Amino acid sequence: MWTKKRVKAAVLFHALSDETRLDLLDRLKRGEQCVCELTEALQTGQSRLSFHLRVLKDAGLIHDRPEGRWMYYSLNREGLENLEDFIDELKRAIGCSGPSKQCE
Amino acid sequence: MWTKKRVKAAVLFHALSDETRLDLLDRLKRGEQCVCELTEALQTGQSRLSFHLRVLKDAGLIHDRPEGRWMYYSLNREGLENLEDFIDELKRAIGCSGPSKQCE
DNA sequence: ATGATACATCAATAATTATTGATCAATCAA
DNA sequence: TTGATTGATCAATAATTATTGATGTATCAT
Repeated sequence: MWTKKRVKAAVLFHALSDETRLDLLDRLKRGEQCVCELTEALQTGQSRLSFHLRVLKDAGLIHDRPEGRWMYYSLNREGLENLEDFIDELKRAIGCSGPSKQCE
Repeated sequence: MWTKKRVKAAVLFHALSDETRLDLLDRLKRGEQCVCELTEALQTGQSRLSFHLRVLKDAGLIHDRPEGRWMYYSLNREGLENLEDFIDELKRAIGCSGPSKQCE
């Protein structure tokens, strides 16, 4: 894994490294929702959620769609697929890296 | 995803959210290595790596095996499998959460 | 025993992230 | 137009993480 890919992976994982953000993703599994719905659901401040939604968006994990005065957020297929790639790479290494095992 | 699971996921993802730690995991894909080898490879301070190795270990992503005055680190199958579970759960949600789609 | 090596841990500091309470722009309803 | 609502963003602060250098504990070679 070269540097550039690693930077991207770190950003992705960082976005996933927070309980509030995992909670948000969980909610979005049910389909897109606006900030006000999420704020109501998580019972927390709006600016706090905006902050976390931005982190998720910057990482490519969610997508936003403005409509009127609402902003609807939803899971972003691409971001999640990216994530999957990173995991697969690690997974592939599991089989050959236990104690005293060598690969290639 | 309930709270307890989410906490664990956050810890796992946090461990993966740092370039140095991703670099370490990358090295360990080739098989177990001692701290001195990793320090030489990454060209950085020993206490710095000990810190990051501890984060990875606490997250269950790597395993350590003392031998003489060396400490050998290697990937931990379990931790990686845990990780996979979390990803799968997210992945499963991809198909039904795009804009204006609803699940269940 | 002495000295060197491998590594963990600690304390101090630096850097990064998160939270909170404004404020602002845009949209909409009356 | 006025006033209310949605949500982004900003500044200040708090909290968490990372880095560095120092110290301490084993282990090993001599």
